[in-house]
Amino acid sequence: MLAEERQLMILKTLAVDHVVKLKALVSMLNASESTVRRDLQELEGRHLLRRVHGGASLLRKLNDELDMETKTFKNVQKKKAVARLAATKIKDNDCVFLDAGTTTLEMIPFITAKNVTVVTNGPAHGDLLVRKKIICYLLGGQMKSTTKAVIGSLALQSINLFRFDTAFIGVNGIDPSMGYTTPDPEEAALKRRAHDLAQRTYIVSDSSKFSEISFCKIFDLGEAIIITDHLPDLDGFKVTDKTEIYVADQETVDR
Amino acid sequence: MLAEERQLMILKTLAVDHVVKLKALVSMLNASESTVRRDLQELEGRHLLRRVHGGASLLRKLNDELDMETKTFKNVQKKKAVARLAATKIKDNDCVFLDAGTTTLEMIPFITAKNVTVVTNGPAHGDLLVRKKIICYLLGGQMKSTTKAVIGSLALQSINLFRFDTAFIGVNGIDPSMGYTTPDPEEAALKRRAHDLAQRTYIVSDSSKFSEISFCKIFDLGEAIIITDHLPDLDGFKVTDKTEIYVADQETVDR
DNA sequence: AAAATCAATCAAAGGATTTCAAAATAATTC
DNA sequence: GAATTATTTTGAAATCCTTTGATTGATTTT
Repeated sequence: MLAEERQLMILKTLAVDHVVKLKALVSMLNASESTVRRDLQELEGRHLLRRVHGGASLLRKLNDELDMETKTFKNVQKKKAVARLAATKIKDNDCVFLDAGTTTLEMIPFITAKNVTVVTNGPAHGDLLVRKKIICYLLGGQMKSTTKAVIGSLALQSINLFRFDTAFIGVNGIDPSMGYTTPDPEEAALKRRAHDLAQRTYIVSDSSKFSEISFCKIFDLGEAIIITDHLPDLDGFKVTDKTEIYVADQETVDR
Repeated sequence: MLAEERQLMILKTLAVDHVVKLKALVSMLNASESTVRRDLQELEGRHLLRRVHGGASLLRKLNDELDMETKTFKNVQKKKAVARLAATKIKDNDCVFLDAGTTTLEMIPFITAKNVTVVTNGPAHGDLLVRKKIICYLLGGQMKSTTKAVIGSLALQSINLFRFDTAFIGVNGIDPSMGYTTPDPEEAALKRRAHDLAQRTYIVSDSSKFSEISFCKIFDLGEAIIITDHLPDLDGFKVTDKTEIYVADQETVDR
């Protein structure tokens, strides 16, 4: 059987069942485990499915709750470690900008500083913040369906009313030559503006973003301080300028 | 069974029953207690459910918001009936303003019109709307801790950028002489502005608000159309002017 | 205080990667 | 057009990593 036939059958099976076990594919296709694995690898590379432990699953699930990001338990732990360290950078009486996104969301439970004022473009963030009795301003604008972030011209306009001691920004790619990048131009514009309005900018990001490059540039590497869970691999990632990097210790995260 | 299948089943069970016992999941999934615990742990980490002693429960924003007020079964039914009727007033291609509040929140699942654009000052509303793939603009401003509504000068300023076919507004008091009233002056100002910017204004309110008077006046009775679950008692409530009132039929609400 | 539930730990099973040699296919040469 | 060589694809084995279920002792609930 040709490789193409196999892969087509895999996709058809997935279209029907939404998930499929590796063993099932092996017996269905009369191919060796290795071959099927390689097929899955290739299809994942083409973004046609998602590999999971023991098999593969459709990217878009009927239940779209699960598909937002492939987040293993480990990843969640990492994010929490980063979030916890980032939260300690907020000092009493600070005015901070909190970018929308999961890592910045995780920061909120760890905020201990008093009399803090937060501006955010993430409605979920606002929700958590007011529960913690933290003064919170939400930016206005269009809600993006995928990331649930507020973006657009209205957001850009309303953020101008503020000045920040510190801005915490999430990104999708960190690269020495391309700087910080993210897929959506509107989001990039807002992040950039937040950075311009802040005295200090922290990039909060798990280490998987190193050497990734996304569509839109936000600003250069040296313009912000990185908070991450792991030092970047120095082979593919050469920090020539004096970019500051804080590394979170995952072991000490309890909550 | 793959981990993902298990977790999806857990979420589906929760969606139906709202709570689920650990033991029930163990026997349903044919997995060990440890495994189910780990699944719950992970799903909680991703903010997809809340773990409680003995099992897990749904973390619906709706649930949280509702239990502030008395949410007896009757009251919920009443609100849903009002919300359902109100939602039918939204027509294809409308631009509507949705006030923050529980009744307007309940409207969202009942919206069937196509190509609707919604502006709201309730972050929770925005969340639900984008899930329904409805275009949604969130007003900027300070988040009020009690009602989770966005208010203040920034909100007043950013709402001016819009014009509405229809505005749906919640109130705390409805009285023939005092008109519509609400406790917070900032919220009142925003509701008034929304009304001014709209061609038609509906007041969505359960019947308990009749003859109640709250601190701040929003506008006069005749300026809007009331949607409620029950006609006001005519002794204490004399509708002298030609105020329009729609009364919802609670019997026919199923969902 | 007793019963139930939970968190932490650990060994075993199952799954994933890597590596290497054997087939199969394609390309080249005579 | 056959023989030979190069390239790609495949399968099997060794090693590494993840997931799982059982057990323990600590917490919580009644």
